Amino acid sequence: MDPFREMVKKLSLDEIMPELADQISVSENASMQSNELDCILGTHESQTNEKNTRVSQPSTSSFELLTASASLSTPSNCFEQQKSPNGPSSSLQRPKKLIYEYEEPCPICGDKITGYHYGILTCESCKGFFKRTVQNKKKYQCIDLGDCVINKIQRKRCPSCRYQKCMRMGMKLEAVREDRLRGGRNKFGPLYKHDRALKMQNKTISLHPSSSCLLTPNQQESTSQIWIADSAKNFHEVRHPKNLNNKFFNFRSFEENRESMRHGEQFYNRQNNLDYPPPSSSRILENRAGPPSHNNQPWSYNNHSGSQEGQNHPGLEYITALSNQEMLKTMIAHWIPEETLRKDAQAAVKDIAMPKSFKNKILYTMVVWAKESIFFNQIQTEEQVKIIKFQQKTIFKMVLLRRAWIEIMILDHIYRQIWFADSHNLLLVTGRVVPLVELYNALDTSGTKICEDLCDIADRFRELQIDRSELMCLKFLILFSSKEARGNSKFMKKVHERINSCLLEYTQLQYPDSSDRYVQNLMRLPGKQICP
DNA sequence: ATAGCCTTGAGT
DNA sequence: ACTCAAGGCTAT
Ligand SMILES: [Zn+2]
Ligand SMILES: [Zn+2]
Repeated sequence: MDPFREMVKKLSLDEIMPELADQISVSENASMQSNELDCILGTHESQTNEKNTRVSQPSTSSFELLTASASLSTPSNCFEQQKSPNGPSSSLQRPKKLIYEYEEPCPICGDKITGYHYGILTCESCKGFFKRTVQNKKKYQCIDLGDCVINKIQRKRCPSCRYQKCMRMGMKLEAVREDRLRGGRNKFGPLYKHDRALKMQNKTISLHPSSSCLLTPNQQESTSQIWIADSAKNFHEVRHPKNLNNKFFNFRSFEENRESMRHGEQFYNRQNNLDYPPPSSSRILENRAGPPSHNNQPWSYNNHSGSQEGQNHPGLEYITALSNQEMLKTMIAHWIPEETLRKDAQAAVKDIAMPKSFKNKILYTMVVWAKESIFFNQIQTEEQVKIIKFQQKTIFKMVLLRRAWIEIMILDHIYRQIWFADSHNLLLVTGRVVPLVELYNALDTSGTKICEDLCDIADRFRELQIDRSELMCLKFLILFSSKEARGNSKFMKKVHERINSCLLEYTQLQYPDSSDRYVQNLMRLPGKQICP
């Protein structure tokens, strides 16, 4: 039984599975409820939090923490006083009235806000841009990946991405008048008033240090964007005046790309023991051999969540983490090409029952990771977000993940062994540390063989001491290296290019002494599928 | 095509 | 009468 199929079944998505399983290319005739799909791979971030609980996930807080801290780092300057309303009457009476102009930057481009325009506070240029676009029904096409940086300097460069950002930030099409009537008020008047009141309240509250700051809806939506844009601005303009990646990335810096790819990493790593455990963990494993303690990086590992049911048998647990026929086949075909597939190995693993809850958990976290990843959200994201297109896109995502999850899991396994285990012990995805000897005793010969093979693979990476950023890049490379992904036009090629450049630049920056580290990384990946 | 400035006019 | 967001105009 295919775990992926079970996963989907559990989420009551059976009706789409026939297409999912058979579809080599992106499905052409999709007809199902898109809201169901949303709960796994939806593009609407807002829905994930509530629906995730269906798969019994205790903590979804990492993203919230991210956005929360990001919002605190937004520029909170006070009382800048400039710009008098240019009436002839406002000469010098009423210094009180002009105290606060809009202090925040335009959420689209960062320019100075001139008031509410089409639903939100924007600058004058974005107002005009939105008006022109909607009035003239313009259709843009991004020449890159659809995630161009929009700021004051480059907002002219990609109208497509600018318009998308306008919509993302909440500009309203209905506020552009069909009849071009001038003046007067529209139905958004009350909204503006309410928002203004909210902002005012915030301001007065934030003057008192004790009280917490409420965010207006507009700010909440935009925090992550601002956060990304801010870091990008700093890195790009201060550290990378002439960035190598310009021609690939449309003036995205490496750091920015990496930050983009990191979406979803926190949750995923934590759930799969690729990261330090949550602070709430009470279960600490004492008897494990000392992990490589990196003072500069928070990777020290402590065991947690070993309380899953039905996992007291080390062999079973090991197989749980790495088992089923498909995985075996993939592993042997891609990672150990010189080996021939052993039928008895397949059979041995096949008969072992897997604790379903645990298997689902792995898949679930991986789905979340993929869903949050930046590239997935850009697949075929063009102007017309037709429902059919959306469904195709969603199916395509799942096809990609279906092809790649086994290898990604193997890579994660390898990473765990490198950093959190030694040559005599294995760290399983459950967080349990098992001595190899014990494992070999619990497994039959074929299982032992598999285990040994995996250890050999891990050793290849161990020499490199591959770090977490590299791991992330490699996982993305695998994810987008399947036959299906490669076949999907130049877009996928660009994604591939971007990931490669990201890895290259990272290795050069982080390991300037080993000039071929980039190649060393790629060489350790399985098969010819990765390299172009 | 862009963006700064100008003109309108319903709601208050 | 005043406000201020909507559309219009026009140099770049
Ligand atoms: Zn703007
Ligand atoms: Zn673009």
